[in-house]
Amino acid sequence: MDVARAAGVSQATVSYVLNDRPGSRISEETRARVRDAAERLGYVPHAGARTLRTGSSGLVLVALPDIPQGPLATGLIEQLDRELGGRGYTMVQYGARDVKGVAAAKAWAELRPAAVLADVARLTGAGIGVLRAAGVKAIIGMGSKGVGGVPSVLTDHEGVGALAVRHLVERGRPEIVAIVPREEGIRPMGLERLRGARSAGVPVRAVDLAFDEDEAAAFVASLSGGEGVFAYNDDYAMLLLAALHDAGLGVPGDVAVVGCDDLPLSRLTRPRLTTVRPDLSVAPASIATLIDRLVRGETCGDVGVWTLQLIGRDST
Amino acid sequence: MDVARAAGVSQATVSYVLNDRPGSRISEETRARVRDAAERLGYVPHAGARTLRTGSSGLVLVALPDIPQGPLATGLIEQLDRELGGRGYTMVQYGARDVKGVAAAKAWAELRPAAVLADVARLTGAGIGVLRAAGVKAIIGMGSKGVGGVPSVLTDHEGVGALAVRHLVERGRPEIVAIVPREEGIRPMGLERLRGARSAGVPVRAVDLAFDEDEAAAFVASLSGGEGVFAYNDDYAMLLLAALHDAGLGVPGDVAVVGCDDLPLSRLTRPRLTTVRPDLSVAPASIATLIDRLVRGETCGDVGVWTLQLIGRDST
DNA sequence: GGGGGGTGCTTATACGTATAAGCACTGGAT
DNA sequence: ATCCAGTGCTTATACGTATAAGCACCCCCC
Repeated sequence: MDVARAAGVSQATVSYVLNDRPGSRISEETRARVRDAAERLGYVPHAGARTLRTGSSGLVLVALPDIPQGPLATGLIEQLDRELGGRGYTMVQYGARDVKGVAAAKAWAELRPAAVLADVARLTGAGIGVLRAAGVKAIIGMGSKGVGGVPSVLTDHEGVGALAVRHLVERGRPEIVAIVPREEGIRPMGLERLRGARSAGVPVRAVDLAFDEDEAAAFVASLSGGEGVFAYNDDYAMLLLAALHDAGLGVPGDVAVVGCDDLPLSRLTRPRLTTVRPDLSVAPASIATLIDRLVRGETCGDVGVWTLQLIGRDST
Repeated sequence: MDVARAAGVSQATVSYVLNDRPGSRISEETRARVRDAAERLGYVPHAGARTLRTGSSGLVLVALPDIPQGPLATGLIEQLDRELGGRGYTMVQYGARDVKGVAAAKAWAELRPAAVLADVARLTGAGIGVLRAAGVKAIIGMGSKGVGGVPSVLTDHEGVGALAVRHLVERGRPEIVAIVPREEGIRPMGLERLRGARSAGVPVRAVDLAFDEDEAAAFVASLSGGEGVFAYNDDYAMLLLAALHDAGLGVPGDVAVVGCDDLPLSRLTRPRLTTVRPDLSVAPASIATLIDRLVRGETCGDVGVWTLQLIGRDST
């Protein structure tokens, strides 16, 4: 290769120097010459060739779930990127959101990543087999329940519902309504949150709702007053607040509303929105550690992605 | 390789069959045997090895700008992914958001992508040189102004300001205030939008603002009434609507407000928010075409990423 | 029956890398 | 003088792929 030629040494020497492999006996003078040549020529290692030779890459492939990402998920991914970078990995996000199962696994496997972090909805048993066969060391699911045979990063949606409902009951609202969004991608999480809401020990009326002002108005018209509504998340909560305002119902006087996510915008509603805040601050480090362990061949169990906290504001 | 062994043919035959290279003379019977073996063994090609051999990959690397991504940008990336997938490319998003210039270029170049689509803030002349030297065929900037020597995808921030201010003037607000956000990542765009606002021919007062309720309250207290405020985007517009509400000022009676982005949530404010909607619907296809052309060695000019439309609602 | 032109494959090679193995010195210790 | 143990390198190889080049066979034509 040309760095070798420029430095007047063999290609092997270049490799020893640039990776400064412990135990290799290259004089400091030669090292300097090699490093200088590499710098001058703008040498960049070829990740593919390295992967081919060593049989493993430092690539971590993150296959996002196919729902619109809010600031929470975006921040998590960003911090995870930092954590992985600090451990010598290269994180990359892979889209192709409508592909799943074996087809998705094959696409991911082509890049021969060291790790794949994928939405459980896109990971099937056969897909995991494909990844394993391609030498992917760490396969990790992301979702509310694990997928067979691989460790998962678990999102506790039931806890959201339970916490919200407990709060509403504490605030004197024995009559609970839980919104279940009708949108394709998030509906399963809505059902999990509903299950959690129902685990709190009080009867919960479930209401399907699209993110639509007319539907929200119709729902609001069905309220008799006095209910506590768990709105799935802050977006739906803001939809409801608008509909309640239009209907002339007072919040929290007539109806109490609690959301989830603690979006920056949710502080701007009048009344200010009570919400369940998922704390994702430890997740990046724990996911990165999980990946690192699996790549090193250790076995690991599931990790939780968040802890939940109720932020009481003016809507309950 | 083992597919070859399983099918009882040479590795070259496998390659000819699986890529069905035109002009290769392999019997249909052998082809079937090879394909069957590949299927049975769950064969997945090794992208790195292919890149090594052919000297070019089908990888398109997208290096996101380091600002929190809203639904607009997310949707654009998602659609671009689809477009590129349809043309045989593999799109991947690369984070490491705090790195720029040569360091970033080296990190990107390791993957030997066919194309790099990067925020202009992270592309420097030296960085472009590194990418070129590593054989990246298509280097494309993203931002409000081009970067030397490479085609760019241009976001017309000045147009946003100009359109918003023209609308405010039409609605009878000769006294204009433009908010310039103080947040690190978006401030440059705020300044561009301000410049556009000032190009409309009326005097514009610029106000620096952090995304903070107290600052917003202080700003609102400084208003004399009658102003038209261009709030940079819908988030800031919602911040202002809350502050105006708290101060007892009527919208649009006392103050008119216009945002930008047409966020789903911006329809839920009362009054409903007037906003500038960037139409990104043609961008994915045109960016994909641009990439494809550059990879094929053609030369191309800049493309615009959006057209702007004013959505008049109740806040102006 | 000998040549010519398909047809259906195989053999060989290079891409850039990491690393095992080897090789030429040098400087003691025997 | 001989051997041994470093020291500082080089040579050779394999990873999985694409593809040029070659080779054996068959069929047809003169």
